[in-house]
Order: sequence, then structure tokens, then C-alpha cells
Amino acid sequence: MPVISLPDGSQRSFDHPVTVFEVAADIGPGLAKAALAGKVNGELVDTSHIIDEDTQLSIVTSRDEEGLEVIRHSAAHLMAQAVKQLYPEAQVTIGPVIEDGFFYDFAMEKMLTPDDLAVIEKRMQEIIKEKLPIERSLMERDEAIRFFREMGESYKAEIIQDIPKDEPLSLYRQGDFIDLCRGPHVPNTGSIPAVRLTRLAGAYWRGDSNNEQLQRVYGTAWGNKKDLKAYIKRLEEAEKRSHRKIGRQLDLFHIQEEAPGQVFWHDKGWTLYKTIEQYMRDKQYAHDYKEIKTPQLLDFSLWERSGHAAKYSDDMFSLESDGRQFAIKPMNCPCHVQVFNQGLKSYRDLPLRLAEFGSCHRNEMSGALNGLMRVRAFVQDDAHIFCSEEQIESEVGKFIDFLHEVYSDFGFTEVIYRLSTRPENRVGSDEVWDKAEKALADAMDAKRLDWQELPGEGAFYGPKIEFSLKDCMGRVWQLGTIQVDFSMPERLDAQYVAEDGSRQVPVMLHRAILGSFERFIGILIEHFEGKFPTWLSPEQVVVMNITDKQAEYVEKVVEKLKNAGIRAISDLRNEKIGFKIREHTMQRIPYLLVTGDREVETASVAVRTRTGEDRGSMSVDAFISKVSAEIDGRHLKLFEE
RNA sequence: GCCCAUAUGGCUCAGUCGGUAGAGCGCACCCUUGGUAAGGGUGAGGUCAUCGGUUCAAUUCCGAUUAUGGGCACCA
Repeated sequence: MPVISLPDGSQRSFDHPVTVFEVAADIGPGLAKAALAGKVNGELVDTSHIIDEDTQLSIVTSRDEEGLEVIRHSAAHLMAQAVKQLYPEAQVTIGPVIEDGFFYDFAMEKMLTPDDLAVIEKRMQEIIKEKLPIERSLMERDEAIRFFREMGESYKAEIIQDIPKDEPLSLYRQGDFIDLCRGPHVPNTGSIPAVRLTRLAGAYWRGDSNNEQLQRVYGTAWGNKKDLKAYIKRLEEAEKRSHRKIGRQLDLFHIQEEAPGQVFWHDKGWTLYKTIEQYMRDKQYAHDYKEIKTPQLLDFSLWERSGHAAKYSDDMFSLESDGRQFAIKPMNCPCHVQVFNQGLKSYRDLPLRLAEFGSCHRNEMSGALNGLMRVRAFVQDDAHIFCSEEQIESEVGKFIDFLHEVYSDFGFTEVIYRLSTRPENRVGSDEVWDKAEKALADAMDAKRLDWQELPGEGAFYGPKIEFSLKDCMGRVWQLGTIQVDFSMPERLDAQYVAEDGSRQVPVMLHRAILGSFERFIGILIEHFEGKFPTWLSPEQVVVMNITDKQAEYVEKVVEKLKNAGIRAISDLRNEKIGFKIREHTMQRIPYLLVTGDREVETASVAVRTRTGEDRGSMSVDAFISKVSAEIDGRHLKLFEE
């Protein structure tokens, strides 16, 4: 008879098989009420699960991450039930849990509108009040297929067909609704404490754009109303950080209808851009890269030779002139091979690292465009390393060090590493792929990095590492990459003379750290909410007078700051000092210098930060030395008193 | 490209059950010279995204187009 060990080390023995719920009730009535599921020997089960032998058990409640998942999963079923009740002709398809919520895809004639969401949500609340028990049952595969077909649920039947024959299928029923599901689920529909439908979208059946489009309804669900509120608040906060919004507020850039997917950089945004570019230029020089610049418009035949035309010709901007077909470059690599090919290269020239802030155009599909995050014209911090196979691992190692240096200078410390390995369709022999994948993996292991593998996600020409980082909102952005390419050097006739005098084809490593400047700046804006570290701030210092009397002094101070390499502006407007401070604080200028008669007399400035802190008065020279040190050191924080 | 939504002064947004529009901020001018997050007054500024349809009349209703936003798909 079962002896049940609980997470706190205690044990309870029963003289008959018990359900998870009964164990919870045995511990206490509060827990019985809160129990959503159980975890038996590490496996999530329903509260109705019967335990008949000795096990480890923990009771899952809404306070557990797993409990939340169960709630969200059950919320998806709840929504599907509501939709089926309101629109019986709707067919259910899939309804998984996602971050912070869930969705369910429906196939139905009627197009749902935002108003319908409110109706569905209301129905859901009614079902919650009914506290319908959620019951699990098992069914044979073929019987299940028949069952769902008879209900007119052809999508479900299709899903079941793809499940291996010997796997038992579980069904969950709540009232008039029954769905195929692995489970577990909450005990009854009343156990979904806080749920809200958030948005509507189209989504393709099985994620394939050749298939029909389904209607996807997104929702969010939480263990209590307070968490739901906090979530909504979080969305609002994220909205405030939108790079589009801040880009306008801080006068950084704009995008307009005549140039979809292209950025008009304003003075301040361009200053930020130039600062980043110059930083990368200096870094690349320090890491032994050679910066080059190559043409924008090239004969289409080059893209045919490189292999890009075959795959991407629809996404390239091309034009005809003098009877020749040209394309605006969508990437820089073929151009870099052309530079490599000038003059016969020796193994002594390798590794050769060619870098370019290459301006590229890609005709991204209209629906893909997204502020600075996805544009049609962008500049990459692109470089290609030409090296021998033996050099791959050490080059990858050096690159990873370089990348870490850059990310930490921008304040990103959490990096996620993924290795994408050989896809089905690929060029090159298995031996070469073995070597390349191993070189990438070994390079990461040598740095003791914690990386994941994405099988089959590599490019057709070689494996790659993708570097993603987490911003202050916990969002993950893929930025950097290093890709091994065995194909293009050969296609474009790159060669070098090896030690033994033979001609060899170099390996090419495509790599980027920031990816596109546009996107990277978009991420920076949101990460810092526009409050850039001083070294990045378009305007670093503003000097303000209190009355006209100090105007001349202010101009002199600004001149001095500028001469010291600090980006400073003056504000001599006939406004009160409080007004000026408010404006420049909202403009996120790191340092606000107030100069009245007192400061003029003592050749000083009164320093206030954009965070509203008073740094007191100091001489102009003292201020310059503090700020200069901060800028040169690329400090992430403003200087202390 | 596909689905849904949106498009009104520089910005944020109201509004018109069809009779060509309004606020706040910003801008210009005037008064105010004020010590750390909004001093006061006056004024200018809009073909209501574009094209077409219905109507005596369209910014409003309908359709198409374009762009933007949220998703899907795509991302060399």
C-alpha cells in the first residue's frame, strides 16, 4: 500500500490507493482547494490520478510555474469550449501554452472581430462559474480518429493520425466539450482564476503558408487577478519603451510612407549611429580586421554565381540599365570574395579578416516590416574571415571573445548560444560538416559556454552559431552570428597557395556582432528606454542660464565642453529654470548644468543628472574630467558625487 | 505575401447617427529675468492617408490602394 514522500521530506502512508486530490486533502483543506495537479516521480498528472505504489509526490498549485502552465492549458480548452458553444461550426485545431498565456487556432467561416472576443470571454466566465469537472479518459487511436471525424473535427483527426500507433491517447471532457490532450488539466473549470483574451491573428495550419489560414485567438491566464493586472501593466510599460515612440520623442529618426522599411536618421539618431559605428571600427581595428567598402549595385550574374539568385531573387531589388541587369546587394559576402581574389593569396595571408559596414537592401515582405527591427535597407557590421580549415576553431574562439567584449560594453551580460547544424538540403560532404560542426562546438566548449543545439537549422552552406541576448525586459534578441561557409569561396573561385605549393580553397566565416545597426539601435532604445549611457547619448550635457546675464558664460562653458570632446548644447531660452530642467530631463540628457550668478562668479557649474539627483557645484574643469572619464570608460552609469 | 485592426494640425488624441472639424502639448509673437520637472496672454496651423463609388451633400457610408500596428509565414 502506498507510502507517499512529500517535498518537505515527510511521508504519508495509506492502506488503499489514493488520488492526488485525496493526498492533498489529507494534508489540509486549504491545499485540497488549491491543488491543480500533482507531480508524481517528476511527471505531471491530474489531481484525479490514482497512486497505488510508493512514490514521490508534490502538489502543484497556482504558485508553481507548472501550475501556471496547467491553468493556461486549461484556459485554452475553456476558450475552445466557449467558441464551440457560440459558433458550433468552428473546428478546433491546436491550443498550446505560450509565454504568459495561450492560444487556440480555429477553422471557421465566420471572421472573428475584436467585439467577438468580448463575447467569447463572457461565455468563458460563465463556464468558469459552472465549475464543470474536467475528466480524463483514454481511447484507442483508430477509435479516436473515428470519434473526432464523426464530430466533424477533421483537423483533430489529422493530428491523431500523426501520433505513433502505440501511444495511448487521452481525452479531456468538460461539460459538452471534449478535446484530445496530453494534459494534465485543472480539476474543474472553476479553477481558472484570471483569464483574458488579448488579440486575434491569422495563422497557417501546421505553420505552413501553403495551407489554409486559421483564426488564432490569443489569451493570457494567471493564478490570481493581481498577477493578471501586473501582466497588463507590464505590457503597458513595454509599450512606453517602444523604439518608435522614443525615436519620435527624442527626435532620433523617422520612417515615412514613400520609403517603407527605410530609415530617415535625424541628427540625434545619426549621432548615436555614428558613435556605435566608430566604436565598432576601432574595435575591429584592434582585433586585426581590415575595413573595406564595396559597391552597392552589381551585375546580376554575380548573384547567380554566388547562388543567392536561385534562392532569393524575389527578395532582391534589381534594375536594368544599358541592357544589363543589376541587383542592389542584399549581402556583402560576394563582394568580399572579389576583394580576396585580387592578387594571388598565400597561406601566409590567412586568416584574412575583411570587414565592412555594408549597406544592404532586401525586399522583405510588407508584413514583415517592423519599425527599426525589420527594415528593407540596413547596414551590417559585417565581416568575412578567409582561413584554412585548421584555423576555424581558433578564429571562432577569437570571435567569441570579441563579441563578449562588445556586448558587455553595451551593458548586455546574458548571452544565449545556439549551434545550428546540418540541414537536409546542403552542400559539402559529411566529413566536412563533421569537422565544421565540431570546430564550432569545440570553440564554445573551450570557452565553457552553455550552448544548445538546433539540429537541422544550419544554412545550406554550413553550420552556424547564433548569439542572442536578453534585454532588461527579459526579451531575447538574436544579434550575432558566425557561420562556416564551404560553398561560396569555391563558387566564386577563391584560392590561396598552400605551404606545399598546391592551390587550396579557403574557408569563409561570415560573422556579425551587432547584426544590423538599425535593429541594434532599436534594441538599445528599448533596453535603455532612451536613457543611454553617456558615451552613447546624442547630447551628453546641456548648459542652461537662469537669466540673460549668464548667457555669455554659458556659451563659453559649452565651447569648453565641446573642445574637450563632449557633446554639449546650450539652452538660453527665456524660460524658467524649472521648465528647462523638465524638458531636458524628458529628453534624457545625462547632465544638466545650471549656471546662475553664483556659478559665473566662481567659474563653476551646478550639476544635476537626468535621474533628478543634485551633484552639487564644481569647477568646469572638474566636471569635464569626470564626464570625460565616464565617456572614455564607456561607463553604463552616471558618475557619483 | 496572408489574417485582423488603424490612418483627423508637428505630436497625443476628441469629434461628426452624412451638412467640409476641436482640445492639450509644440510652434510664432508679446509680457515676464524667474535658482533645479510645466509663469501668463495672443495668434498661426488641417483638401480629416490616396483614388474611386453611393448621395443634393462624404472627413463620416461602401470599395480599392498605400502605409502603420498586432499576429502568421519569411529572415541569405
